This record gives sequence, C-alpha cells and structure tokens, in this order.
Amino acid sequence: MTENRISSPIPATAAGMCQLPCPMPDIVTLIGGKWKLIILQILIFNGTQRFGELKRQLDGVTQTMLTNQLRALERDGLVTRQIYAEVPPRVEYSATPLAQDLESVFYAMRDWWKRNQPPFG
Amino acid sequence: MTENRISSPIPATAAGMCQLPCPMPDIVTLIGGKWKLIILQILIFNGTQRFGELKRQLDGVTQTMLTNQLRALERDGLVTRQIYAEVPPRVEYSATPLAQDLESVFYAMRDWWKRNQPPFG
DNA sequence: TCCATTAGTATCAAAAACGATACTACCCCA
DNA sequence: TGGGGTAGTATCGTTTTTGATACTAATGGA
Repeated sequence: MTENRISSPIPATAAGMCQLPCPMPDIVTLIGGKWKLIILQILIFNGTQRFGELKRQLDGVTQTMLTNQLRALERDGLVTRQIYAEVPPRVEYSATPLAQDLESVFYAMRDWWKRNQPPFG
Repeated sequence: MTENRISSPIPATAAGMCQLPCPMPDIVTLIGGKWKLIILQILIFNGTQRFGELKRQLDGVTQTMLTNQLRALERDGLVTRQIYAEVPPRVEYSATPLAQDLESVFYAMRDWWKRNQPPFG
C-alpha cells in the first residue's frame, strides 16, 4: 500500500507564529494550479475515470498538461494510477483516501458559491 | 456600498451536466494563484492590515506582485481598500463579507491538514 | 540639506505554466 | 495494406506569472 499522508519537508510557513487555520503555501503547492482542483473534483465525486474520459470532461486541457497534472497528483499521493495490460491500452485514475478526504473542502466551496452567486443558488 | 456578490458571465462549466459540487474553473479564477489564498487567510483571520504589514507576513512576495494581487482581489469584490490622506501614506486592506464567508473553506482545509499531516495534527 | 518613511508605479528579465504538434506502440478489423 | 482507437512521450513555442530594480511623492526630523 502507498503511504497517503502528507509529508512536507518544510513545516514552518510565513504565518507560522499566528493563529491562522493552516499553512496555505503548502496546500497551494499540493492542489494549486489551473487543473488540479478540477481533476480532483471529478475523481472524488464521479469516481474512477480513464485518461480519455477525464480529458473529455476537462474542456481545453491538452494531453500533455493532463498527463503532467496527473503525474504530480500521483506523486503527492492524491491520485492512483491503474494500468491494464490491454490493447488498446487502458489506464484508470482514482482519488486516494487522502483526496477523498478533501470532500468537505469542496462542499464548503459549493456552499459559499451557492450563498453568494444568486443566479445559481 | 459595493456589490459583493459573484457575477460570473459564464454560468456553465465543463462539468455542467453532472452532480459535481461547484464550478471549479470559476472558483480557481477568483482565488487561484500563488498568493490569493494566503492573503485572504491573513485578512480574514487576522483582520485589517496595511500594505507593508501584509507584505512582511508574506515571505517572498514582491511589492509589485502584492499590489497586483490586491488589485485583483479588490476588483473581484473580495477585498476593500481604504486610503488615508496622511503622510507618509497609509492604506488599509480588509476582507469583504464575501471573503469573510470563505471562512468555512479555510476551516475545512485546516481540518483536512490536521487529519492527514501527523507532525502537526 | 538630506535622509527616512510608506505605498505605490514603470520597466525589464526570468521562470513557470500552458498549448500545439508530431511522434510511438499495440492490436483489431476491413 | 492501411486505418482506427488508446495512452502516452518529446519537442517546441507562446503566454502568463512572478521577480528585480529603479523610480516617484509627500512630510517630518536631524
């Protein structure tokens, strides 16, 4: 089994001495960027997806970019990659428990959006 | 008073047809990037700050960068800018109610971090 | 007179993010 | 024989983000 806990080499952040909720720089490193949150949301709420399936839902992402982002997410323990020895090739991506645990963050964002975005609340 | 509600011109996102929590591309546009979440966290949890005060807490940000990010946040209704006609000049930045309302997102992130990051949980 | 202070702006450079295109391998199928 | 389908990689170029540096205005104080 893979070790899905966060192991940051740099504990202290710029806001280390005050009572702020959490080390944002570390979090931004993990899930920041244009695609990661979108990818994670799909994997968490729509379940396992294969590469092309994911790409079709991403609207504008290039193959290279999607590969890069998935590799980074895999490296950070947020996504697993399952290769099937088939032809044509089949690779499936899933959210790890660590990523699944981000569910409440997405719900908090959804609630914020619903409260403040009248046309779609 | 300013209108602090989100007014996105593009309602539909790539994941419009499924039951995903919220339109991540729009949210990433608002609070994505290297600095915005860090700035917002400070303003929300530590209160109003003047420019230099903020800069000192940011660790590595340049003056230009901080100005840009604050301008963007102001434009999107997440931050207000209060200028005092003094010498030397004094400008104070505050989180708007719209930004304050993001509090639960930060708490969700903190909880996630605490659950999954043993050395600091 | 000159320096310190604060919050900038303007400009240029570097780095990172992002995108387009072309290429591979494999097997099936017509 | 040649195309389709999948999941890539490799390369290059562009665009965006980020950083470094120098500059401004205004006033008080040494």
